Amino acid sequence: MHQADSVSSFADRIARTILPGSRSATRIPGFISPVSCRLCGSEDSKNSFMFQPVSDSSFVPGEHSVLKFWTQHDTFRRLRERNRGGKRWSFLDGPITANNPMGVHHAWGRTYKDTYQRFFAMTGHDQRYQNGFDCQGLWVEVEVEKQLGLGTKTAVNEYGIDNFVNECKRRVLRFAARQTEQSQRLGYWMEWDDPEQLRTLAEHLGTDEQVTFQPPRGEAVTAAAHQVVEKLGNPEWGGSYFTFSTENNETIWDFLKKCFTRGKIYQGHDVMPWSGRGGSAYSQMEIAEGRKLTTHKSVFVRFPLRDRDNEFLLIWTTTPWTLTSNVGAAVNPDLDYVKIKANRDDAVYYFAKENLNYQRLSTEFREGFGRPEWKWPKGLGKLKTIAQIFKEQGGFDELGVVKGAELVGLAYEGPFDDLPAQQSDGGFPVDENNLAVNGASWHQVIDGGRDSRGNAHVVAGEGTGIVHMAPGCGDIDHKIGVSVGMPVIAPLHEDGTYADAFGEFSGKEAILPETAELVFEKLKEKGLLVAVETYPHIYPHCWRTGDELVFRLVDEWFINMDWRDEIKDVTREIRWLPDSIDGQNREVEWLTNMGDWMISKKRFWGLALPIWVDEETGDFEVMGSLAELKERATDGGEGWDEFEGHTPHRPWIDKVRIRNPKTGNLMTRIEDVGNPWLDAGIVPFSTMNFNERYPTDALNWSDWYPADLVTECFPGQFRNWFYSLLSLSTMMRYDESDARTAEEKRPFQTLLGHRLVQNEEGAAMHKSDGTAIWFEEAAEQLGVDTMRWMYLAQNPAQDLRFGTRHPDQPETLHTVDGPLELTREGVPTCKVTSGPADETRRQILIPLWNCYKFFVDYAVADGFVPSEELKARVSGGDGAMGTVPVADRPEIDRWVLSNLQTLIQTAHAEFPQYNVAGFCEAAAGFIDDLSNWYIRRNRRRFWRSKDASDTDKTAAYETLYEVLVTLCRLLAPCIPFLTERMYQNLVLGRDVKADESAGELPGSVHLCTYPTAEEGLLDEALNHRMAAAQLVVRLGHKLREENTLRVRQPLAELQFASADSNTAAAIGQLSDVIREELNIEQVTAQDNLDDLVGYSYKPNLKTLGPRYGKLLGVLRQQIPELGDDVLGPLRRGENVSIDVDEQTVDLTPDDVLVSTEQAADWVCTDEVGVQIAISTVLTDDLIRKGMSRDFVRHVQQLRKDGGLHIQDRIRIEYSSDTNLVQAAVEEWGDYICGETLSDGIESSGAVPDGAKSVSVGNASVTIWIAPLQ
RNA sequence: GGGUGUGUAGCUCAGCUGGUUAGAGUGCGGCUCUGAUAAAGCCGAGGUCGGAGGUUCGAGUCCUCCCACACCCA
Repeated sequence: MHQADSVSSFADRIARTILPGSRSATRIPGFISPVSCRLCGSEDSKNSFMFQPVSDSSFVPGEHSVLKFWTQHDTFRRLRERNRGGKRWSFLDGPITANNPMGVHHAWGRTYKDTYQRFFAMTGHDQRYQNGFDCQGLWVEVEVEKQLGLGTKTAVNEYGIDNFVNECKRRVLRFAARQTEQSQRLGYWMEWDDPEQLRTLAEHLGTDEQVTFQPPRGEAVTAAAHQVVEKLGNPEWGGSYFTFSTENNETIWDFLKKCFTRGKIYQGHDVMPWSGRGGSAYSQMEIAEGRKLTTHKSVFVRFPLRDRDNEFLLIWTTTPWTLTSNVGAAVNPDLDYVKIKANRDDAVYYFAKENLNYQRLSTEFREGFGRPEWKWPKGLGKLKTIAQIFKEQGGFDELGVVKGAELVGLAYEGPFDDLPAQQSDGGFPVDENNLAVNGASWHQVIDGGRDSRGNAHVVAGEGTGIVHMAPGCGDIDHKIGVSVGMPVIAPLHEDGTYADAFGEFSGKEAILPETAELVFEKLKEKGLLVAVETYPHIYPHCWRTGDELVFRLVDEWFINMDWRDEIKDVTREIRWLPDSIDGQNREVEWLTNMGDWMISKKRFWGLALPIWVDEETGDFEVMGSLAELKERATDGGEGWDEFEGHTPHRPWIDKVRIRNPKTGNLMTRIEDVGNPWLDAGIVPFSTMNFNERYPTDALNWSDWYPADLVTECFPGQFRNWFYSLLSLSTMMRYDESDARTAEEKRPFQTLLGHRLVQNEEGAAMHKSDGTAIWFEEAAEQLGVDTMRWMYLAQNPAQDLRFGTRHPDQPETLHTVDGPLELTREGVPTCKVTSGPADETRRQILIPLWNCYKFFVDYAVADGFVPSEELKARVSGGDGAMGTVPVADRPEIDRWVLSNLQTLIQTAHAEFPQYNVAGFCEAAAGFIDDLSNWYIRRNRRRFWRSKDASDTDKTAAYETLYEVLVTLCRLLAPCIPFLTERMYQNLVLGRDVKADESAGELPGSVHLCTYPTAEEGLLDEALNHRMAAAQLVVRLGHKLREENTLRVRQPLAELQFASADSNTAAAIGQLSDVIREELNIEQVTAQDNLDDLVGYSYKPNLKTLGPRYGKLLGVLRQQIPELGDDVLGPLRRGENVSIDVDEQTVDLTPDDVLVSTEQAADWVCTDEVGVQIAISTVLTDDLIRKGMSRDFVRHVQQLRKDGGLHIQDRIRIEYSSDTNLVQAAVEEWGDYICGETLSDGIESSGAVPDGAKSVSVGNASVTIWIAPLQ
């Protein structure tokens, strides 16, 4: 080794620094002896500083320590105080449903939220840090019903709505507490309420006991629990906002009042999926849960055409009970309808031609219904075609074909026109606006029409192409029916039984099979039944009772959304990220196509819609605030006193009545509760003191509106939260003059969406089958920093394949509060594995930790102490760059510092663009360069013996120190735990468990400012030079590999050339690096490598194609054949003309691509304009030198295998009958001994048992070692 | 049924306005290097670029049709 003279061997160095008694006690500037310092107990801060020794990384226990550290040192509060009054950055949290514990799918978005908040905190921004909990709505009710064993609406009423609503509040508070704790474990810094206090409030709800509550800000309050709960999150108290708060509900009232004032609120009807037993309407979400494969008796029925003798429409339905309410029949006018005559009774039928021989459900018969468990029911045969049915009944003749259009307008007789409901003018129940018609008189064929996108509603296929329409029993039927003026016949009571006007059917339950049988019986009596069959299909069921759902006409309340264009304008003022999902267009498209907003829900727990109705006239009014309600209730109304002191929820609010100024009647609140998206959509106003019901010095709305950022999981939210935010804000900011711009109405400026978390195979994770990973399972097994990096580095436009839960492998979690085998909900905690997490740890966290450990290990051994100035500087304050001026540091130091500045610039470019993934990618690259290039290449600088004048060594320490601490600050928003541990030791010399004061330096990495790039340290040219050297090294390794020249074998020479003089110079300057990395004696620059290599040429199609077109085929073949004699001038920048196919082709240097081929004794390669050649000639000198390196390597392996400590000394013996080995040992013995901490090396014939035979060069050698005492 | 998007190596994904032998990471096989590292470096195998037509000197890329999947809407 050419360096052996200037650098003492590694082993010698270690022996001297670590072995007791071998350390020099001499004080050297910048290096102190920690031992002597401990002994003297110096008060001098300079002397008392020392790094704590670093052991293994122990990420998860380390995170626990950091959590305690933050609590103990009140770090978050200090951060907020430091930034108070600074420039603002406004984040608006989308409320998380406080109904279940958090899973890893929630943690993705929360990691973004925390990371961006931390970045903007480190850049000095004042923030609100308010988390939100979504509290009201069906899902809470559902879980509470399960918990209380209440299956039906009646059961809830019996239990008591007040008790039920209190139970809902309790559940929300408990899960808010739970999610708070989980979020804290994630490192999510928010102004949290104390979880135990939330639980205490939950326990006391529904009692009159006084509870004392200490909010995050301000004085403690003592009051009844529900009076505290309704004010949670208010501007004076701080803490998370809860959408059940009175402020939130009241601000929605404000919104609805504005809608009402603009005439946008109306009552309408909707046909909803309904559970008779449950007594309530079902949402789409619930229906999706309850879909099941079932069979129904479906029926073919004939409707006699009026004024035609013995002619019928053939219709088909799977819900016979709806035939009682038939009003119309729809056809597709463009479709062909066949006309057949049945031989049995000469009846003529019309139905879609295509259906005559249509094999209904033939695919499902073979393949099932789309899920593995949905196979064709056993014992059920294939369905018959309609032709088959008629053949079985005596045969038929085809009479011809008519267009659907010819059927439109034909009148027919309904199957149940004898029922009073059919004869009721205005339909049933009577619609005052439609008194001229009744069901029996209306029956006629209509055009089924098309949906909003132009598709026909009626198609041939499963049915008959003629659709029986019962606008009181079906969603589409209702829409179409209303549009053509059909009377509506709604047969069912809330409990799913027929109303009185249905004759024999009255009181019968619609879904019972007996009811269907009764229908068939009646049809048979009337001669209308054609056929009955068993028909399998997917049908919605009540997921609670398992009963089939029916469709039922219900009254609902709507917002007319005819102001959608205003919302679209606001949408266009917002930046939607990530770009690739085109969120703005998605939202605009949704806004274009959405219908009116149905805001009512027939439930118990939720926003009390502030609509009061005069039952007699149908007049209604909307109250815009509790104050307005109080005024009206106390001025002629009633019930205020009963209500006062309660939250504006059912049942309490229902007591309040107001008087209709027009009629003098008392008006009653509608029983419905509100759509929960209203709750979440109002928060830009309700949580920020928009109505100034709290002092503005606590929170001033206009300071924080609009938010700079919202970020949520986007699938679904374009029509949920994003939609409600935009709509509510647009309306809230509307004024009569409409003077505000769309920009002034936007609730947030940027939206960052991200996709879903999936399991490792890319499948959805479900709570029901145990594949959903609870947050703490992942946190305590994978580590939170690891998870955070996974989330942050992921492309938000793609699903994150997180990992896999193994429900069959219970796992004890070691949490900050001790071992855990069950979650708080009593679910066993299970093993979680994650390839991506392992990869993140292996590639990012462990290398980072080892860089840190490397530094500290040697700094401790060497007694290196950073100066106060340097510590102040790297922690973000004023201070000097260390004792060695940067200009005096070696090029590689300046290179790593320069790269660091580039990384800082990347951070400042990416964070404000909300592209943290871009920063993570750059940071990962930097960590790799730091570990595998900077530290690896510089190890020996840290090993060198102490020497006061060794500025090169001091430069190494100071450089690595600066890089590590700066890197901590850069990464702190992303991996707050690991960076805190590193920072505490590097800057403050303390363990996170220790309790020393931080002095004047920031006491936490999170109290540091975010680094800013220093132009003076940035050297683009140097970055370029190092990149060139790395390229040559890579090419060199490639040549060695391709030619089986192992790296331990030194080679004589590498020659390089580059057309670019800068690159050539760069490589020349870094030839030492290249020599060492490639183990090559000499690196020589050349103008060209023409003597060593041959050249081959290929046409550049990109430049020649446009010029020579069809000639390209010939050029492609001929140019390589011309060779260097003809084309050589191109390499020197000259032009060449050639004749091809009797055409002259002018070639410029750009028109060809040149590559190299190798000559004898040299191997060569090239890439991006750099050529290198390596001499392959091995002299005996080189071979002996290579052998010595092999020798060292084998001895080191023996030391390791023998379990020797680094400082143990040994003696080496070997046996070989090859003279070359003897010669090599003689020549390089000192080197071998120095490298292996050996006192001697001897040849011996007495080979001990088990001695290892190894290859040294081409020779076989047996080597054994003996430790010395 | 309609809309949008996706389809490239075993897996996850890049491939800009068309250009030569289609790349990266990971996994696999091999070699090298190794006393901070759980690493690192290099080489290799692995592709009918979903299918079929078309435009072009030239198509993963542009056009048409079809297929599969995902999401949204109905």
